[in-house]
Amino acid sequence: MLNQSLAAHVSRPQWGPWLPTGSAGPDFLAAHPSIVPTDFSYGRNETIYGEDEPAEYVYQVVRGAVRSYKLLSDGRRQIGAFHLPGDVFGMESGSNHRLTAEAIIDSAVRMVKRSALAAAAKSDVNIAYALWMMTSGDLRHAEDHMLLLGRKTAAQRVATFLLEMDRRLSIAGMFALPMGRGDIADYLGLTLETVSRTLSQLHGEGVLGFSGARQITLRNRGRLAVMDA
Amino acid sequence: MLNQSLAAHVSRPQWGPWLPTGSAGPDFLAAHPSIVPTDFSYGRNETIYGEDEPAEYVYQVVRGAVRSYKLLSDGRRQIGAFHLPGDVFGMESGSNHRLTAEAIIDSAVRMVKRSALAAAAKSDVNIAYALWMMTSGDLRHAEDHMLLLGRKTAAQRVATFLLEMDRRLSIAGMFALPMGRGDIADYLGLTLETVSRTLSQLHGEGVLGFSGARQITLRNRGRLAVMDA
DNA sequence: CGCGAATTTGATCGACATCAAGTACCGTGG
DNA sequence: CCACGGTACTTGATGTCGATCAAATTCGCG
Repeated sequence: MLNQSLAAHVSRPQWGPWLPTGSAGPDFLAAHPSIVPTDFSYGRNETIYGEDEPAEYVYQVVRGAVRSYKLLSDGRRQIGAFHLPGDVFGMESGSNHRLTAEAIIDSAVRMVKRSALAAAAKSDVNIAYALWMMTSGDLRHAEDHMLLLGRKTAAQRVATFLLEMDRRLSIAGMFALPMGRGDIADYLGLTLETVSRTLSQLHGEGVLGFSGARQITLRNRGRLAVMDA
Repeated sequence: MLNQSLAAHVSRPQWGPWLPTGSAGPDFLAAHPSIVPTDFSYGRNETIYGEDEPAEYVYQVVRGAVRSYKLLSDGRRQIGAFHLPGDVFGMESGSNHRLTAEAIIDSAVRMVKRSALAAAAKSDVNIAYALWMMTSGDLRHAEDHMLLLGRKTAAQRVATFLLEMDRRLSIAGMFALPMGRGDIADYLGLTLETVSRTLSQLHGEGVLGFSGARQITLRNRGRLAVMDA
């Protein structure tokens, strides 16, 4: 599993002060004896579940990348989150999914029945607490993203995105984006042209380097952090 | 407590199929014998807690209205939610608040120590589950609001806002907004002028009626619902 | 190498922001 | 009850950032 040494972030299971560390962890979805995970694979752009569908399973990304989004009736799309290896997604407290999830690239997931997790949560306070912590992590991300979508400029949005991806998937100071410009745009509430222009400008300023459109090296994180503020 | 008969919504404690109805409820913050609530009042525009402050208490609005927001360094503000009577706010899973909370008008709250709630959650699976459900309700609202902020037009944002306020605080088909145009703008990611113009246009089209700038009667909810889609 | 898709870049447009007055609302005090 | 003053709201004129429309160019896979 990737990135276990990075700072905790959205939907990566997190364990607070109350809970004995190690009682559960990255293998959260198999943390309880009654919960038996299943592995499954999805191809590029394949739908994992649709908005408003019954939430039968909860998922953890094993390999690849997933986008969760909502659509307006005319096709405008808002991606709420990208799910990367280790992240749990599709965990609803209600009976239906509230967003659509699709594999961005060929991806492998581990899934458990939501009903099994629900039953475990009912009897095991540690599981219930863990579910709360994960949902709370997702809420934190959504709160930050509301500020971005409501009030940040295009340049600030892109800077925030680059810092988020750097934190979540950089290895040896560089990272390969699994998603295209269109997905980035729909995550940031911009158009793909604006994302492309902004990245080009940052490249021109020497803030980042490209090795192909999706392989990025940040050369000036401080500059991005200042822009973002 | 107001609006108990309305459809459940954000941060109003909700009880799913697992939990015996009535084991807790609107008086959530006193649901456990070890939890002793305190009542307190705040004047108009008074700060209840600041972003990044230690989260000592969890609050429930008894009377009045509260806004929760984040700021950028240059003062741009994004209001993430309005809290109305019955709503719980300030419940963090971490140790610090992630938004600032202020009374919009003179307001009364009931508060309990977060540590007491945490302790109760640790030993009582129903409390732990209830915390998860409330956080999950907040997440649902945030997911909807990301779509609004990232992709809806100004007219759609205002329509969504009107329908939300109608659902949450209308009595006899009308409602009195506790917040001003500036707060609405910072909730919807617009300027107060755009909010005002959009409301004026809807008024001109007969979709809504005013009795003073903040007393609103919706005359065509269907039209608003269509706009919103 | 070649081809379709993804990305970049350019030109123009438009929705909403900004700047700037007016007007209405409402709590206060006479 | 009414006059007053300050704040909130509305309305108008203009500006601008990012969207849209439209080609190039590059990428990456077979």
